[in-house]
Amino acid sequence: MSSKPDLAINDVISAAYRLHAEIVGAGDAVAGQFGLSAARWQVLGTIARGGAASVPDLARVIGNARQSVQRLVSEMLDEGLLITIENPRHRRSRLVEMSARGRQSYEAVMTSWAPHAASLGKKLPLATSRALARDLIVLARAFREIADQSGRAAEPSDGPSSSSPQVKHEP
Amino acid sequence: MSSKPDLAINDVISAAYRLHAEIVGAGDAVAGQFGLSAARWQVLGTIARGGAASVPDLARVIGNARQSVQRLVSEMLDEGLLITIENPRHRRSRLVEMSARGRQSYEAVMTSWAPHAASLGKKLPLATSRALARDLIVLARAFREIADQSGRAAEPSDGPSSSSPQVKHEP
DNA sequence: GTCATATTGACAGTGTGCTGCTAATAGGGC
DNA sequence: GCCCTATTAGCAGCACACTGTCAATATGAC
Repeated sequence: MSSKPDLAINDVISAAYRLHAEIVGAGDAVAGQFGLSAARWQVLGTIARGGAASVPDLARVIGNARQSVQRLVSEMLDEGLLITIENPRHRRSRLVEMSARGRQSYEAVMTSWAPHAASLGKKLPLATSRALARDLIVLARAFREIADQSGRAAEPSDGPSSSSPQVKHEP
Repeated sequence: MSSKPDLAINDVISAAYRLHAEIVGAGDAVAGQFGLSAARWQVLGTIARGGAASVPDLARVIGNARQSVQRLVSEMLDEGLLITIENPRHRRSRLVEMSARGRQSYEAVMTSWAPHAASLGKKLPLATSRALARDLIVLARAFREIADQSGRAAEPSDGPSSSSPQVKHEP
């Protein structure tokens, strides 16, 4: 039983790479019809589910580095997909909200996405989806442990740190 | 009808994003100790398993665009991790092989990786790994169908052949 | 109130992957 | 031998996400 588990892990890694690529590809294809990308769709979706939020908040929910999201948001502000509003809790860190155009684009994408989501739901039994999501999270944690053990100096001064900014798409 | 399956799909997508990020993070952490990155480790591993191969062959096996792999290979050639050898079947398309230094780095990474792989194997029962890999592939195919249905031109003149990501960013 | 610490905005740089294009080569049909 | 198509190398440009850094602002301990 020495090498078999290793090979199985290899297959899982390979499959995870593929799946990620296909998800992004599908996201870009669907959102691209309306001038968005998968990443921008994700930003709009996070705001749609959780309401106006600061850039660092968005980054924490999405699970990316603050700077990555900030760049996306800056471009989307320039392009009129987003607007900022006053943040009562922080003078400098304004809240990001969808503009009318942003909301319009987002709703168009979601309308186009709906039948695909339904199709996916049919292909994957609910129990399987749940088990899958759970297993993927367990695996992700295991890989994070590996990263932490292997030459990750200390905590990065910025960004999502090891106590995991648990991503939870709002119910 | 319920919106539950949609949410479950959302969770799976979110988990897949997370897993991919952690896999790359762990790969970079492990390979980084020896001056490699996850992507370069993958190139070396593909050569280690399949022998010398042309850049397009590597791209097909890895599942990325030819140009992505070509740039990685070009840089790795410059850095002395790879060498090229004559291709008896194609005058221009030389085969890529590991240099002595590349092989040394690769083996160092694999040695460092082994205990982590064993640990992952213990955490994940073999049957679970297999089922997981299978489910991920099924899901990846489903997402590919979505991308194919949503605004896609026919076959691109270039790119990974049989089962690969195509189409991003439509202007 | 004052100060140390954490958070945030902003900018620069890097790595990976994608698309699009042109020119050179291989291979098969005639 | 000659042409047509597919494959290939090589280059340029874009999207996305990462790290690093600095100054400005909040926050909490005292």
